[in-house]
Amino acid sequence: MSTYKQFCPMAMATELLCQRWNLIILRELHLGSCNFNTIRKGAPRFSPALLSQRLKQLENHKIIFREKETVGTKVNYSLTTSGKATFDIISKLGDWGKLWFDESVIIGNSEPQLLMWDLQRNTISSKLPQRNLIIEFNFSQEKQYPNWWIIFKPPSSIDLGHIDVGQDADIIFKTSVEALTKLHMGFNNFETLIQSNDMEVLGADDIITSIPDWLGTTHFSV
Amino acid sequence: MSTYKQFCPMAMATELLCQRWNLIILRELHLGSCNFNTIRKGAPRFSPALLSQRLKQLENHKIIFREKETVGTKVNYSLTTSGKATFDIISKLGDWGKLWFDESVIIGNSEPQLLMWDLQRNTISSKLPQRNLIIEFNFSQEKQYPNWWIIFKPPSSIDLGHIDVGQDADIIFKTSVEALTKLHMGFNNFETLIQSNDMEVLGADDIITSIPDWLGTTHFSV
DNA sequence: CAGTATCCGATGCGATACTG
DNA sequence: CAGTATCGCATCGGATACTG
Repeated sequence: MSTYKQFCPMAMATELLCQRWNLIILRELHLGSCNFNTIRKGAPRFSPALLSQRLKQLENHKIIFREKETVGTKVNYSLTTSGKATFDIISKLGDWGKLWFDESVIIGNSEPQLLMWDLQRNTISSKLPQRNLIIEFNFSQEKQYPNWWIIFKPPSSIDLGHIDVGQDADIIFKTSVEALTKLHMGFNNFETLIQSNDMEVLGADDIITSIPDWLGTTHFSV
Repeated sequence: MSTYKQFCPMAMATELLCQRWNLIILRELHLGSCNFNTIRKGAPRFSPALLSQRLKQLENHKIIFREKETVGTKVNYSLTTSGKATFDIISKLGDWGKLWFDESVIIGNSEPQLLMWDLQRNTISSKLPQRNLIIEFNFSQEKQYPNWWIIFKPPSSIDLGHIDVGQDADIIFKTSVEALTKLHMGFNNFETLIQSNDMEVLGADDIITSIPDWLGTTHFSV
């Protein structure tokens, strides 16, 4: 951890918080992740060795709190008061990024895995029709994993997968990663994408009409 | 420049803005520096090669603007609109640092060179007695440069040096780097430091009594 | 689930000297 | 003042495999 050797509190905060990956960890905790592999879901390129090291560092600085659950081997990470206070910083960074990067550059960074993970965790289960649902996404242009499924079981179980479970979907989105990302990020709305043929949706009426309600967008502009 | 490969605007902003030294450059520009070697004064450990590279990067991203003055070889750096918008981020980082780092840790990072540079640029010339002034600082515990001078020439010329100009000072601060830093950062006030014998001041009355007016503290909590 | 263990390559970075 | 030019070390970091 190289240091600026400056007494400026901003410089000191930067050394710690802005070290590579640290803000990503904090973002994940702010978004509700609380254990090791969940954090990795939101940061797939984050190697476990390095994540482990960074978590220790943040714990040592009392920015996060590590807690073993009394039963089993599970570990729970949470934000301390100073950790929660990083929200303002992260939020301002997100605002700046959303304002000053070209939409095309942001969209260009999208990929199915992260998009689907983010869609899944932003799905508003209370707004879905309250029955078992299979929500399918077809990205015909994708080679590795063109098909994804979000599995909903009331009241709030939501799972994500890219392996066919062999059941018919209740709703199918036929679209591109780019178009779905635009919807998710709030750059385009649902109607626009349908009308421009960037998205096609098939399925039961009640779930289709409620799409804008349950398909969560990132309010949190990180 | 390694990337997170995430479409999250916060992650993208972080890659660029939070890369080592970039926020320091932006801080300096926010504080009024506008050329190469002035920036280095506020970041003495920043190698010129690396500074040059970073300036180019920030210029390429249109966060700063580089301009050759029409006469001579001087170059002027300024913040663009998006650059100015980084103020919120830097400010939040500074707030966080000032709130969550122990005062002792912040003070422990202080050193004469940066402290004096920051004092000099925060000196409020309009509040000084309007005559030529030599303001001397003695840090008896410092080995390399125990004595510093701020030279004021009305109305607004303020220079800093650590080489004796051979003239008597109008005011002399006998103190430690730590104590002066505490005053500068607003952790302690002038009266307290005098009473605890952490600071002694000799000189003309008018300049002494107006110390709290002209000895600038860092309002800007970076 | 929650991490460790390795391993090696890239390059970031600091220090210093030098130029126009 | 405004940068270039070197240069080699250190370490950061990514990928992958493996364990309790």
